[in-house]
Amino acid sequence: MTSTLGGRPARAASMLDVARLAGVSQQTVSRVSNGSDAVKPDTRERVLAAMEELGYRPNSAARALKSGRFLTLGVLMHNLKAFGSSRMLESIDFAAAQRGYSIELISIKDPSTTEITRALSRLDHEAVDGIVMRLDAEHVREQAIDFPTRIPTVIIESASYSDRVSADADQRQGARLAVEHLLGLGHPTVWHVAGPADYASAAAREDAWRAALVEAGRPVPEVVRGDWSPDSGYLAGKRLLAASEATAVFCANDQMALGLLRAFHEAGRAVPAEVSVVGFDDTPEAEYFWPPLTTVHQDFESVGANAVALLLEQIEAGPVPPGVRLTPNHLIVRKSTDAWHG
Amino acid sequence: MTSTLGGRPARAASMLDVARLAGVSQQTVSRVSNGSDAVKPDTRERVLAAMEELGYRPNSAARALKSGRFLTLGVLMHNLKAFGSSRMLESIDFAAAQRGYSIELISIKDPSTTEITRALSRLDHEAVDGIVMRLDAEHVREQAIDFPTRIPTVIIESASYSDRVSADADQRQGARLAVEHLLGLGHPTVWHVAGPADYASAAAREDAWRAALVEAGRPVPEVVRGDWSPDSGYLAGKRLLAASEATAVFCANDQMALGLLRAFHEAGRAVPAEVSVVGFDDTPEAEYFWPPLTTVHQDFESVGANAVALLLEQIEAGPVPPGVRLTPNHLIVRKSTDAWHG
DNA sequence: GCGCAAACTGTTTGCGTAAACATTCCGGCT
DNA sequence: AGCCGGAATGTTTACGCAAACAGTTTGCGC
Repeated sequence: MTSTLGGRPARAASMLDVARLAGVSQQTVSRVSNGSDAVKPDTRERVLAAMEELGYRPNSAARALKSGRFLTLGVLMHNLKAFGSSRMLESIDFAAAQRGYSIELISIKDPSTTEITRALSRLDHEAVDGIVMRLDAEHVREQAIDFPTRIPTVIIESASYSDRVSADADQRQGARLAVEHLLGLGHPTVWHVAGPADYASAAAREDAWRAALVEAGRPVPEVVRGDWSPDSGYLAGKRLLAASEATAVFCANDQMALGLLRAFHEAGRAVPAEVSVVGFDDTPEAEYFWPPLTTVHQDFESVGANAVALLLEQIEAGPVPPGVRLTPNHLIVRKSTDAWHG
Repeated sequence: MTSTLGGRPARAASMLDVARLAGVSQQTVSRVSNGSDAVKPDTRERVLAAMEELGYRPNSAARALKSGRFLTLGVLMHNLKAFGSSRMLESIDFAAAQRGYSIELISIKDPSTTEITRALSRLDHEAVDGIVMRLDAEHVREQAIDFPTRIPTVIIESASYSDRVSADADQRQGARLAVEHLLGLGHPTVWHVAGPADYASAAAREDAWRAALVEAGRPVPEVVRGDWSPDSGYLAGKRLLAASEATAVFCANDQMALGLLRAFHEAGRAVPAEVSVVGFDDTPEAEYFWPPLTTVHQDFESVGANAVALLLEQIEAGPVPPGVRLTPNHLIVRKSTDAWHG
């Protein structure tokens, strides 16, 4: 009766429809659909043909209901348009797809505890097998987050949550790379344009910067704080110009470095002849800044892949000991840094 | 027997568990859960208390199986790390969340027809009520895409697919804005650094650029083609320098403008004194380029919101006439353009 | 040819939910 | 009191799939 011709069928074909057309039982269709069990080749052929004809697609809701598995990973992120986030998201999606998992995305505007709890609870009754959350804002940690208990979770953030499973780029090592590069160039010390105080990654970079200076026995200049934006970098640049003694600046991200460069240009302070500048992230634009920016490259792909690997291990094999899986960064030397002969 | 104390329960509580605890039927729990039907206030109280105690979360797989609705939108994108994509994704996610929908993300590396068809078929049997796809690469259109038939779909792309429902920023109007701005400044004509030929948005911008020049009776210089990357902009800049007659350049995106600016810097060609440059996109960095970039701002938020609105209308109300919902762009004048006195 | 594994296929059941239908309860009316 | 009607709640059923189990066929050795 209801053939395919003359428009789309009202409802999608189910296994039963396929079974009837192929002259087998619904269960046999299920077996063919899942590839696994032994089905006689010509039966399989008939079933596949029937599937083809009816345009059969397995109903994932039913499958999930039966099996309790969704083959979906929840991803919780804030500030998606930031370079790091989208890069990370892409790599998470790719890693998940390779293992047959889909991504359910929840992005939050403002990383407050209530927002996050709301999002987590939403993911909790959404259909996901595990959650990757990238949380960076520190004030979140002051109050307890209501982590899901039934669903494995991986956090992308290294500084805190040491009692949980997490993955991140090695912020401290990266910052150290920057400082040591500048010190190695002969600069007496290194100024720092930090990210917002309530960001864990910003705090880690700042901390490592300070530690590296102290270790080398250098004076530690006062931190200039930004908010990741080019604008705040611009302001920081102006303040540094006023102080007028900086010969080397390490910016906590490339965008702030960009703003800083603009401030220096406007003031006629030559980079790198008079001041060296190092960024953090290695955005695609950094190479084309003026001058091309020396910066710390973060391997977001690897971090995302690690996070997914840790999550899938929990989902498919069971609990994993808490701890952080760190990905090392490396320094990309371009034209914004030069030797200093005090 | 199995109380909450002493660790998490093995399985999540179902409506039946709640019903037993509250001393009502499963159906009554369902009624409370869906808010709708009339339930006596104190019964409702008891049920809510039981839900609370058991940490009950509705099982979305079961709900979807029963209702045939998933409250999930599939989003298909390529090149997630591009500025426009992530911005769009964020706005789509936000618009969807406002209406109670979740986002299932599928990103593809290389927008070939087979890749896209694969992704679509995946979404087709994934649990989604509708699909938003952002497809830009033109070669995709040469072969037919196997669009889902059972699931409403909205395309973010304006130039093609006029027989489908789509939303986009008005590429042509945006390009026109750029050209007319430069012509208004007294430039005899405007050079163009175009995006890759197989991108619909690039083609539209190029087309509108040409049309605007022709309309104004100006000579149409040869197009310099890039691939969106800063690197290609840099190369384009070098080629333009060799030709050595350009006084005004319209770049098809900000990244290429960035590369172009670097090429001009290196050659000592002053911007905007000797050459004016206009970009497209208005990335957050553009304001801090050197000089700050005059550019066409794209309202990605609005495009994403439109796409979701069109999709939800189809899902909840039924078919929508094909056509494109365009969002106008506007010009942000900064320091990279100046009057020309030939 | 018989019997017995092994290979294949069919039947039953239940996952958690919500629509449809059935039942009970209760106050107000004659 | 008896009855009616609507509100409140309970019971049955089916959504599509896959596990568990049961049944049937096939091939092979004797």
